[in-house]
Amino acid sequence: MKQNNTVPAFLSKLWTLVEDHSTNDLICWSQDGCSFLVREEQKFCKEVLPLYFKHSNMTSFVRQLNMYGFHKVVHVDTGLPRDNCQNDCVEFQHPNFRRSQPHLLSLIRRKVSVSRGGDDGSQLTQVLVEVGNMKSWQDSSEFKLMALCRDNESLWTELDNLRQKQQQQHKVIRKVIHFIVTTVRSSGIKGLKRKLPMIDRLGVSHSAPKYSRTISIDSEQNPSSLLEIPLESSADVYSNGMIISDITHLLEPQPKHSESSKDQSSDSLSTSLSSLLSHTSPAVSSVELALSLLEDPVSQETEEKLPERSEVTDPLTLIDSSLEAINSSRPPSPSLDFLTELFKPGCCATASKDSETDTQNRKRGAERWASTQQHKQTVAKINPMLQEVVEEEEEEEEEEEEEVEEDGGECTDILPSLLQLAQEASEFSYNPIATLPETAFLL
Amino acid sequence: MKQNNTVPAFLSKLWTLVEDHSTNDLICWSQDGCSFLVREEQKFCKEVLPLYFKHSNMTSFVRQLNMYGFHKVVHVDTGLPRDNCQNDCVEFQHPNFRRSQPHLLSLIRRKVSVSRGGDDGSQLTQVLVEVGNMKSWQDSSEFKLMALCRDNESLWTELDNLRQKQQQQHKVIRKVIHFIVTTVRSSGIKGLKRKLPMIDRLGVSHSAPKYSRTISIDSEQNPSSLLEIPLESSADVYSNGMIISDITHLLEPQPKHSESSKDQSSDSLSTSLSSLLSHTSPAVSSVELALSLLEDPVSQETEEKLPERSEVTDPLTLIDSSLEAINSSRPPSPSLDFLTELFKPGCCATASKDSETDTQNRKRGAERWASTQQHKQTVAKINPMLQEVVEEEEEEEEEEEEEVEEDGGECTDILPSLLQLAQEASEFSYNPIATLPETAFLL
Amino acid sequence: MKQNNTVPAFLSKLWTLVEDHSTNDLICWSQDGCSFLVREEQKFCKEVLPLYFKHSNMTSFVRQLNMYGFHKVVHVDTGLPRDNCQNDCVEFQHPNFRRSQPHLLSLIRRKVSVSRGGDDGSQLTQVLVEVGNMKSWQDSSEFKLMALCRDNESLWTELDNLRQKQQQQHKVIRKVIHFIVTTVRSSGIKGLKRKLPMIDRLGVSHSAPKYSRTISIDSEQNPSSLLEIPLESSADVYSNGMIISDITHLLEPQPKHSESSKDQSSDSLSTSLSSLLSHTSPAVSSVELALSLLEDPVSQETEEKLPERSEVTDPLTLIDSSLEAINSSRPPSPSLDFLTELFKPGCCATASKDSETDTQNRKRGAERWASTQQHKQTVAKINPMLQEVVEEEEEEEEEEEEEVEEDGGECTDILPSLLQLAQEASEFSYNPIATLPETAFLL
DNA sequence: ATCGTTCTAGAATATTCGACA
DNA sequence: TTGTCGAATATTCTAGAACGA
Repeated sequence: MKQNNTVPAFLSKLWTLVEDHSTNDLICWSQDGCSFLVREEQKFCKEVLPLYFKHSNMTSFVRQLNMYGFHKVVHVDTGLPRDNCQNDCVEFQHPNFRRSQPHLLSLIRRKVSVSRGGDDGSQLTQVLVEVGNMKSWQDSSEFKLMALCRDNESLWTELDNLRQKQQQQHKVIRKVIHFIVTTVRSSGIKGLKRKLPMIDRLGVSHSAPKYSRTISIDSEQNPSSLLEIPLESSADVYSNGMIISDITHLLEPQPKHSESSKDQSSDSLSTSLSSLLSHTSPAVSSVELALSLLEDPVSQETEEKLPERSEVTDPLTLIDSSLEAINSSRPPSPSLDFLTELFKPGCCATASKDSETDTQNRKRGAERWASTQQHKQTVAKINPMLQEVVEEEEEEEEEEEEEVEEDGGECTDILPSLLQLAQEASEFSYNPIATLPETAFLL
Repeated sequence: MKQNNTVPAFLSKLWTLVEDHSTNDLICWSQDGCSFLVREEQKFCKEVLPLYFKHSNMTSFVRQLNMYGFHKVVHVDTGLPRDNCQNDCVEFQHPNFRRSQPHLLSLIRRKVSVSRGGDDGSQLTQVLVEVGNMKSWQDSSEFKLMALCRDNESLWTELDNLRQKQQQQHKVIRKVIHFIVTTVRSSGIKGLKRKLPMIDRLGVSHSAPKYSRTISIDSEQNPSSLLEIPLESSADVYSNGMIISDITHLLEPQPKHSESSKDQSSDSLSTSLSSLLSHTSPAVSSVELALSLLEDPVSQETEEKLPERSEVTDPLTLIDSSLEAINSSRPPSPSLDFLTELFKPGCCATASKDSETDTQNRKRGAERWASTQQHKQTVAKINPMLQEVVEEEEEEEEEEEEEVEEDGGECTDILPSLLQLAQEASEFSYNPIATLPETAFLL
Repeated sequence: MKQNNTVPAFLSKLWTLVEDHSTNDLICWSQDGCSFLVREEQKFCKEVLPLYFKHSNMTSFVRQLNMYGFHKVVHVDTGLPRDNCQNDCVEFQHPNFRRSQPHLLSLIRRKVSVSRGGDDGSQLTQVLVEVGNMKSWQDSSEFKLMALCRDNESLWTELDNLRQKQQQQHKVIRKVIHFIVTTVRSSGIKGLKRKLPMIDRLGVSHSAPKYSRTISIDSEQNPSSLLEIPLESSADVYSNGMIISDITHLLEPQPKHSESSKDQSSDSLSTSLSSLLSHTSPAVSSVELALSLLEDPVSQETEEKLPERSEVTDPLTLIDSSLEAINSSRPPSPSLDFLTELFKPGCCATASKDSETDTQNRKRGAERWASTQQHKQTVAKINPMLQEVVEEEEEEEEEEEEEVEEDGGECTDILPSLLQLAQEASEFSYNPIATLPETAFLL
């Protein structure tokens, strides 16, 4: 309305002044073009200002700058001895005063004195102004909070999408492995009789005709053997209890202490591998090595007992069962003690608020925890059904094994590797249920 | 509202002072980085303080520290003889003054004495105090909001990284399956003639020599049969349009209703499996069971028509096509337009700044959206080419199939499983496009 | 009471200053002794002021004068051209600041801001109500913020879980591929003699008995051949340094510049595939097509040298090594610089805030980056050990190859494809370590 | 009426001194 | 004795206000 399209004279003059290359030694753009510098204030006042204004006072120039919302850029060395470079150099800035962007000048508004009502106590007016400012800030924050909540909800959605896709992949991989197991088991009978035994050299089944027996023996002899780890890991499925804490401290690298522990576990891994390599026959094949590499340091730390039946458990059972084993739900915020102080002084909020917030948080955490538990129960409700199916299949597998062995026992030497491969596929699992953000209710 | 996130000069200088390695012998961080030490007080006052402040008095320095809430750290050996290490060593600490965490500086507030006014309305003083407290709280909240926004942006980045890697895996799995298909198809001709028929026991091709016919018959008889589902899902590829909404409601478990539906789907799955098991021949192998498990409840909901040619469609075609089909890229923050206004009042400041901020926000969003769109176009530009190649290959596959059948029909019994395996691999896809957070503009 | 009998320092200094005859050319009494004059303002500020005060600014000096009730004496020729005597001459006056009458100095009182003081009741109640409302709003927001923080922490946890599972999958896939390599290599000797050579039609080993040699020849002849790309990519493993920047620009679709390059690479891919298809025999199998599809445009951009030994490198080595190669750690939010302005001035703030905030943000990012780097170092510390093991295995692989070749050279034609398959599996990798949210400290 | 110039004042931080527990 | 704080002054940047064009 009032400001149609004319840029105030001061701004026009200022722009010309700063742009003028002939006075770049006295006033010029800063390096990034977001502010301008005045060097040699005295000379500038006497020589440049009169060319554009009716005065030669820096104070008047600055007053206008402030009137239009410019701000002085303070340097770190403010107030220091005179001999530094900041000597006689002032810098002013305005967000809409940029080099090469004169079109922004029309956005710069001159301030007008509101001349507050002045009727009542100035103090009260002041308070009212501040309260008004804070209210608008509240609106802004409210909006930002909402945006954040929506964003988090999207994040949860995306995360769940990824999870679902990963689970699809999991299934496909499982099928691939199972297909390989079955195919090789079948084809090997005819074509791999004399070749395959050469592959197995890790001591698993050199001469033993039945791999299952070999594995069990091995695990008994060496509780920490590489072959046993996957089985131990899969055994977690039989303990339906919460193993979250175990998982978290295993998975989450602690900022300070876990570094060493992680290295240790890695060291132990490499050590055992090295020792294995050193005392095995020189003709050890790469297959077993690769498979043994699959043993996960994480799984190594689990101390669960190995069920007897797992030695002949179908790989699918292991995979499915581990679905529940590794669950990502984590007790919220364990080591954030000192951080709570941020809210405390924080500033100053009233004591009542603190305690109240605290109580609410705890309540909140409890709810989340409860929902996680429900989540887990749901998983437990689905898994048994799958397991039933798998167990039936399992029996069939055994039947098939018998058939195979009847057909030709020597070809089973490849099966240990294959079964182990499948077992190790069970080391990764999913959280099939989408956890929705706890901030959804804020929307 | 002041709300300027400027860190007072004293804090900036103090941080610089402590960080400066050249003065580490006089002032430096403590070992844990939670406080700072001043050794040789005299030398520090005379040599260091004047470099940053307009005085060289320790008391003034300490006064400022106290003014900003710093506290002296008292040592156990305080008051002991001069010859210990604490000799001339003072230590100050503030919870938000930590090494490597300069962002916390903005949370340090200078104390303001509200004592002026003396005896006037006690309520007014109270109000002033409370307003001051709220302002500090606002600063703190503002800071936290910013941190959350940055955090969300990092989350989006990480999520996208995971997505990209998963896509890589997807490709590799695809290749593996395809390789298996081709290899078995080829090798089976020679080596698996008499063995493979024993594997197939799901009733698919007990006596039928050509799997393709068996499958087509099955799907005709039962449109919702398990075998057909993957094909239906893959049919999405022929509709290149955006099916985001369809996908989302399929993939995203609804917070309330999906629990039951999920259970139902699981139930139906297990039920159909059980029925399958019950009426099939007892010699059904685990291979078909595993493959049938691959059918996804999600895909079951798609109602697309099954193309006639899909029964012999190359798996790669399905996989590739679905890559583009399910695209979760979300139009970034569609409702952010009116939101930008929130920043306007944001702070209450002059109108000029607000408009500028608004402009920047829109600009930001536009750029973001543009890059996303470009990205999408790139993807769309790549996929068709792949598809062409794949289609050529597809034809060859058919030729090869004929060859195989001519060579020896009995060995093709394994192909149905393999093809299905590949088809089911196409059931999962990716969001190759990175969705950026809608809260980015809050930064 | 409080002001017992001491004259403020400013008045004392001012008196001394004016009286001092050595500075009479810059500051002196007026002719009638009722005011004082400052000539050559610039020189006065630089040479005299610092001798008495902690600054050298005329504005500060004037501010003090005004604070003590001094007033500027305006001259009749104010605003006239520069050539009159008033040039650079300012005059101030105070009724109690007279030459030869220092005893009057104690009568000069410094002004104190008495702005606040008016107390009333009507509006005060309103203010109190509003303040109370805002406090409750603060509680609400505080709670929401906390919830968001917890939510983000959960998101990070879930993200890390997904990451870990993906890594598990990666390992499993690796094993599957390796198993296929080994199995086919072994079984092919017996069962695939006459069939497999038909599969290979990509020109890799039509008549060459040893695949390794064939590959090396091929890569030499055509540096950008499809077969060579994975090897180049895998070469990254030998440079244990940081290649994040290389990787990120490869994996992350750049919004602007990389679009074209990506398209180009894709074009070249489809082009080479098409040319391959056009000039190869019509009986080209789908195996090579699938495998060649695996070559990733991303990997094509790497310009690393191909180590000599990589032509026979074991696929596991390549896969393991790439675990570290492609790492998602990205320098956080590179282009968010200008966004920080949104919060900054919010309006109204000082210009200094801008630069400071900017600095803080960058520093902040640096911290996060630093932690990521530490993270990376941990990974780098673990990988070499794995590599050692793999290298040993590698040698064995070669031995085995020799055996195989001795056994039957013609069946090795499938190995190039398999090896390539494994190599391409190395194209995806993980961030095995969980990155924790930067908002954790808010909890 | 808005803008420009000038003088003065406000507001926040900075420095110094002294009191208090 | 000492760590902290109140209070007064000092410095700096910005704003109010009067007046003229």
